[in-house]
Amino acid sequence: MTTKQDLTKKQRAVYEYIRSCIEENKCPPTVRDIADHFNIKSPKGASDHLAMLERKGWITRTPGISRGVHLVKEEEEGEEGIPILGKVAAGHPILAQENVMGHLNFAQLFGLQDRFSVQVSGDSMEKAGIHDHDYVIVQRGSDFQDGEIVVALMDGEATVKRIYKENANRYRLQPESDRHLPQYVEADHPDFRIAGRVVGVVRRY
Amino acid sequence: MTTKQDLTKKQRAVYEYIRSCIEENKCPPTVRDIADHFNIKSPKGASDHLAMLERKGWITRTPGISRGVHLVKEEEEGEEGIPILGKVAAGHPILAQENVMGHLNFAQLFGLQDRFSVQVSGDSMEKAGIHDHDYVIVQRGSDFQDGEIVVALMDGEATVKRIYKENANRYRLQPESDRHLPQYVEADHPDFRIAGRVVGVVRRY
DNA sequence: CGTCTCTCCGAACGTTTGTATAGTCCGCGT
DNA sequence: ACGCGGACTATACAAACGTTCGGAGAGACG
Repeated sequence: MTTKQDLTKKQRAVYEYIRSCIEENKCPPTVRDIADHFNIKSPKGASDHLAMLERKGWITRTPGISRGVHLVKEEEEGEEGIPILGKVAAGHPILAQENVMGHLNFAQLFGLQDRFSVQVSGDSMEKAGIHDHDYVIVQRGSDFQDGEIVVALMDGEATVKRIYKENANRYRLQPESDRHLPQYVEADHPDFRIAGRVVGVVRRY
Repeated sequence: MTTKQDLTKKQRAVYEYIRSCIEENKCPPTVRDIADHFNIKSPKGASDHLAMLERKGWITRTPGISRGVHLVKEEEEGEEGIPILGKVAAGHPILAQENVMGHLNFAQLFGLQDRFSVQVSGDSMEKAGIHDHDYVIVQRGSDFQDGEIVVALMDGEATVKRIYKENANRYRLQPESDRHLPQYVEADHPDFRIAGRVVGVVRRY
């Protein structure tokens, strides 16, 4: 726990209302929304409650901005993902909660729109840190930068390779391994297609 | 899939920006926030994009109220995680939904109990596919199998290394890189401790 | 009793914000 | 050459919204 002070019943109700609004609408309520919900006739009434909640350390507000209410979140480990602990300086602080730098979370890390993943088989990309059985996260789409790692479809098979444009209509698919050779492919090859760019890797031991 | 029409590059960027705002601030941006972010001088420019996104079925708006933007969510990907597409046999089935073999999900993949993560700095484990800036997922605890990768605390510094028991009270911390040498440490060294076993790796490009 | 705190009213003020009108520029297809 | 849709500017207005000022009743506490 942190420095949060106790709330009155009404204040707790207001806090819960704000929380439910964020959950439902993904957006905090306005001062007047709160007033309406509790049959408070003046926005000041609701504003007073917000001032209290802020003073007691339950929310933060951004003055002058609509819906500028943020909940001060407490450690809800299950929902958030895996805590990221920072570099440690001395003693055993790696176990301390205060050292949390953020949380690992799929949605936050990779986004979820238009992404998919493929399990890699083979070690042709091992020097790039992509090993057998790893999962790669792929951004669907056919555009890429020279030298990026992509998932390419060739003759019905999917491969993960680094891609380079050799010239106007010729690509080089470059493995990252001593045991594999680059492949070359014409851009207009009928059975060739870029499925997407690799934006992440996930491995479980 | 629903009735969503294709977006232009700019529209997609605007949509992504809105998504990132909601993720960060738990609150959609205002029209002017969008305009500012894309260096659009008039709120109308941003508003036009929103109108497009709404017409094409990607967002909904509540007229007249601030930040009245809602993303139209598709198939609850947030809950499930990122779909894993399998090996493909022919044609272009990698884009087909039927090929989904499962879903990548932190909770499912790593569990969440007693796990934390550390961002790796340095390349001492590059041959094990753990690169600079990667996140390693760590199972808290001091027991390990010989040859496993662990996070060790020494003199207040955390390092990721492969660990071997040399003899009764002596460990070898083995890097996986040509540019690093193994370290040896006494088991009863006062400033030495095993923070946990590495059970996973996550990387974002 | 006086003095707190909590809860709220009423009215007003100034900013933030969504929306509208009118027009420009550019690339694309016919 | 023409029209069309996408992207944008400039200006303006009205609604939404946060905030402030001044006050008031009810309950708690010494």
